[in-house]
Amino acid sequence: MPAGRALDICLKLQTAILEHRLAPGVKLSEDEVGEIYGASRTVVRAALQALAHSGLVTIEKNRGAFVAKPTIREAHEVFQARALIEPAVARLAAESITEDDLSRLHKHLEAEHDALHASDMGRALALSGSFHTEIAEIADHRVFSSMVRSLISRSSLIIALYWKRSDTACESHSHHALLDALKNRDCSAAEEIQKSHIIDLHSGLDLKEKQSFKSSLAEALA
Amino acid sequence: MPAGRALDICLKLQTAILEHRLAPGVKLSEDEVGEIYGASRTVVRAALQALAHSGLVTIEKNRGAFVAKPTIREAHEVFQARALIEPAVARLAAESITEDDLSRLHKHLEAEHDALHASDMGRALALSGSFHTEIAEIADHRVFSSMVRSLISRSSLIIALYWKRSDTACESHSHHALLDALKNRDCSAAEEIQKSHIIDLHSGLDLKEKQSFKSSLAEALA
DNA sequence: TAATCACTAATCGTATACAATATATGTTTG
DNA sequence: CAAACATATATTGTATACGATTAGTGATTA
Repeated sequence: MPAGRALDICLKLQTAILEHRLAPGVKLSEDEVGEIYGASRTVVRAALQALAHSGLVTIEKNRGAFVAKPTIREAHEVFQARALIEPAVARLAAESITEDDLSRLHKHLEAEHDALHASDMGRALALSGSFHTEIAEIADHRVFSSMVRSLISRSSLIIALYWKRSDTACESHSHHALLDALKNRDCSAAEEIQKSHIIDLHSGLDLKEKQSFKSSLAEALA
Repeated sequence: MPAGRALDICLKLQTAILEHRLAPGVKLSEDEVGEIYGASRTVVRAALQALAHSGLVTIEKNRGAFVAKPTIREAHEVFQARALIEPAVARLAAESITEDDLSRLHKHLEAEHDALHASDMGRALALSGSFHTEIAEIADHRVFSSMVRSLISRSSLIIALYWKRSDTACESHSHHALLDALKNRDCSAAEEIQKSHIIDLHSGLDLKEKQSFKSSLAEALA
């Protein structure tokens, strides 16, 4: 959404975060980022503020920008929101999907498969997320689309922090099942599949409250 | 969401827009805004970009910032999204509302009433909108809260452009009905009331496609 | 006369410089 | 020796200055 140059930096930082190459909590110094991309602090600041607005980055006054570190509570909230919105979006997509869209989704799943077999987990995860945003694009609903984009981005951070399953959630059968439903223009099936897919993802997180790092450290040294 | 000083400007511009003192399409020059609030362009830019992100302002490259002018399509989308999200939020609110919240909502409705009788339509409309955001706050769900805030803001612009009913939608019975449902902790009633309220608002808009200004002007001169 | 071109004014995009604030280190003092 | 303080460094917040783009105006020409 920002201007040309800031958008580039925005996108590069975003994909770096979405591919889990930038861990939650990492500091994003303005000077450092600026030097890396050959830009001035002015444009870097715009990019960081944009990312802050989409929830990928938190900015603390007089302290700087950091890759966001969603709390357990926020994790619940994000997946609650996804469970409400994405099924509705999947239904809309099923109503208006074209052959072109279908083949694009098919190729997308192949790319996801390839990344998995190349053991490029970062890319696989990012693709797994962007599958959901593609559904939203197909639904052709800008408002829902931007909501889903934001939720998916934050989900990536949540997964980086709280994912517990070993099967890395990838190569999920759900995406294929959803694609089938869309092929058949079966609105209700698409909605239902997406809903249980999201609930399944939510249940794949380890969201039990743990003692904070500080106290556990103090305990460890006692 | 931005820093301290930019946030002030943000809020002031926002309430000005929400009270319909700034019409859709009005230009927001950086120099001008900066001079009004005694701030530098740097901070004004940050404020404008934040508003752009929340959809109240559009920024055109090398042309500047303008109060957003939602299209008919966006109007439909915003109210579709509200019809999905706000009923769910109302249900959440009914589940966790406190006596304190109830009295605050009561006072809110009184203020709305007062503004109406003082013929302060701008303020009345803004209050009518913030009633919805208060519900979201009560639901105590940050993710839904920020979504609702953004949707309500844009709704204000949509109403400025497309509202057709003469009764100005104010003093709506629905808000009182919702408050009653919340008083009784009746989740299903709250959800249902909110849903029909939003559908009602949507139907109060005049969203028929009209010929563009240009062609109608050309026709007028022919 | 109508259209095109050049020029001027105004506004935005970006870089840089300075001021304010936080963090870390080293010193002092009870 | 511990704790509080003071100083130094580094990073962000803000202002200002310069370059680039656009819009508007008036002159020129077919």
